[in-house]
Amino acid sequence: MNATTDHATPTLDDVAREAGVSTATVSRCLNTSDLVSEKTRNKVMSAVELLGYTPNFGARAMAARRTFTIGAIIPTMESAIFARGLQAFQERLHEKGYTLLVSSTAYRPELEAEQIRSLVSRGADGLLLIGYERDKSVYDYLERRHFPTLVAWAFSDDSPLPSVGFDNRASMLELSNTVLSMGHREIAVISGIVEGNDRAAGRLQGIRDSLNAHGLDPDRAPVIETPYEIENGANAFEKLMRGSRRPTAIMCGNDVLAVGAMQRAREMGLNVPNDVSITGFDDIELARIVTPQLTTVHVPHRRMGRLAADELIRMVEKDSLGESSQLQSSLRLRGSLKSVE
Amino acid sequence: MNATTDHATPTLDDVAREAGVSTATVSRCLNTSDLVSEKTRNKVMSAVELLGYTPNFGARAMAARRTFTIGAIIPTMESAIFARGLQAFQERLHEKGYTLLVSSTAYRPELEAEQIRSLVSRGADGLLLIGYERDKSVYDYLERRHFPTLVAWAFSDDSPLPSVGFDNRASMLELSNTVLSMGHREIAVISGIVEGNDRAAGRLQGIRDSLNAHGLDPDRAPVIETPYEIENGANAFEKLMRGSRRPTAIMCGNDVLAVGAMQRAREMGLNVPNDVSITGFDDIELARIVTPQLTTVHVPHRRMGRLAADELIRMVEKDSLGESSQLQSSLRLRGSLKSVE
DNA sequence: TTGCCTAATGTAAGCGCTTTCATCAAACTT
DNA sequence: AAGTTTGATGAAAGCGCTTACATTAGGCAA
Repeated sequence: MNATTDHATPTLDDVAREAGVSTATVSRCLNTSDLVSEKTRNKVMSAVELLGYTPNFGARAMAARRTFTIGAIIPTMESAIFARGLQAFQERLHEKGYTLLVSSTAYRPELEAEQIRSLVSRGADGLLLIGYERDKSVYDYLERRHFPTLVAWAFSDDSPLPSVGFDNRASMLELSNTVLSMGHREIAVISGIVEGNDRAAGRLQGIRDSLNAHGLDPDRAPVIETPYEIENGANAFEKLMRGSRRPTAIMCGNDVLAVGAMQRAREMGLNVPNDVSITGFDDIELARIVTPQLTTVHVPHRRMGRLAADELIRMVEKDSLGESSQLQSSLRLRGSLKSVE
Repeated sequence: MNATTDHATPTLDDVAREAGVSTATVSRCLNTSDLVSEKTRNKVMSAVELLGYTPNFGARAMAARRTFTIGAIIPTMESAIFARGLQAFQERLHEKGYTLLVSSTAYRPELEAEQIRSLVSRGADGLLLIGYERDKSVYDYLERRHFPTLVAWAFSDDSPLPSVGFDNRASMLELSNTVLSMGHREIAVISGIVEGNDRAAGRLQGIRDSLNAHGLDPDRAPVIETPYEIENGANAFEKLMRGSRRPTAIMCGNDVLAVGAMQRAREMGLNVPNDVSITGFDDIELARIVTPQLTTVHVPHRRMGRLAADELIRMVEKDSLGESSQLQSSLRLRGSLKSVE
């Protein structure tokens, strides 16, 4: 049984034998091809072709101690929240010859450590994480290995890792100021789960700070914390609207919750924004699909993704510690928010 | 410099030394722990803990020739089309101790071959692909290695691989029959790109067959082929509505295109369904978020995902050829479609 | 007691690659 | 003509793991 009819996966050895050269030469052809004469290269390449050879990633990683793979761990793949930024991240990585491996914690922060280990063990050269709030043991693990890691979607001075992101608190504060300046006084909040999620916490704090600055008691505003899913936004909305003090504006921790709220409003026969104003955060595509369109905070996701890729690659290749950069968000005032009469 | 302060990643050897046993014993602890006495196991586990050891995936894959990893290649991660099914696929894999690696072709079928190679080289034990239309060379590559591969999201007798899916043509035909039975005669179609995409082709064919069966000339219905993105659906809608023969119903190849169409309708001041009916396909979450809600074809994505996982694992573990199964879709009649007066 | 079986562990051979170092021939120097 | 580069290739070590096989020490039957 010769190599061509053999069903086993062809190896470098098979190629070398077929081409009549050593494995070193084949390897050089595939990696640093300028070290090989053209004649030999052609021979080798035809052998590769003929056998349908594909290098074994594990073996390569082990020998080269490099994988040109970057890992990213995000809270969810289901909603579009991270899609745009991650897409840009991925594209930029690809341009620079890297592959992206993504995994999701499904908003269960306790799974993150496991996923980090998995990505590290798969040989990722660097890691992108979302937000900076996590167990110290995770930071220890990464630190011990000098593992190049970057935080995105958040920016804060107390992050133990370099970060590329924006100030969630300040962004939400700006939106909240606008809502208040339009005359709203009865504000309610549908927030994401704050525990283990610095972004959600920051956004909520932004609203509270804004209320405070306007001389309102932040504790008077009802807050419902709930996972980031449409259905949860809907339920929270209903609960808030059936409460004793009916809000004139409901500020949501992200667009997904806001869209859920709008959906339930429609089901309850309430008009947005005439009966109640609703705001979101993130400015995902959905925000312009719903009727009326959603007032929200726009975050330059694509730019963030690209910046993160550049910085992370720099950390990997230059063995540098990495630098943080802060991005600015901006308001998108649309139909779902209107002034109080 | 001892192992604990050393910055290098700890290896099996380090653990073995720390625990005072051989590497074989450590390996057995980590894999087939019942072969090791409890006393030894405890010693080893503390060493693992102490050193923060994580096995090297590549080395493990190479030695064991198994990775408990399944690869999936989907056309897009951005829209929600594959999210639900893939999520279910993933969950079931996880239950059975497998990890999912996903990559996307961004609807460029020519990238698929490369991604397959990448997943194979990363040691995937099996592969999930979407649809069966692809270059013969790809099938050859997989066949030569006896590589366990399953097709999903489509079902057809001419698939060279076992498949778990539904009949796109028949499903769309059913919807189209309904549209026609409601009196529509001027039908237009916004289809996905048919080339290299059997699902899109099947759906389009379903509409044509339905028109034919109703004694209408399928070539009279204007068809626009465009990539599956909201914006494209919007543009196609506008073009169709500005055409000479204005349609009373526009059938879209999927929900994303349909939502784009609805969005543009609103921008153009047209009322759906009074001025024009619109239908989709897939029944993604979005279909019930838009106003009015979208008439579409519901596909049991979650069940498909679970079935695919079960079958693929069977193929991997039993070295079996795999069996196909066909699922039934069903219509969801909602506000975006109404009868012609 | 002797012999055999079993359970627990160790030894060492790879798995498929990359890369250092050595080799060798051809092409220049002077 | 002899020595020196240079460019192309090969030999072989080793990356971190699993596992077949060898070894050892108890336990038990006879």
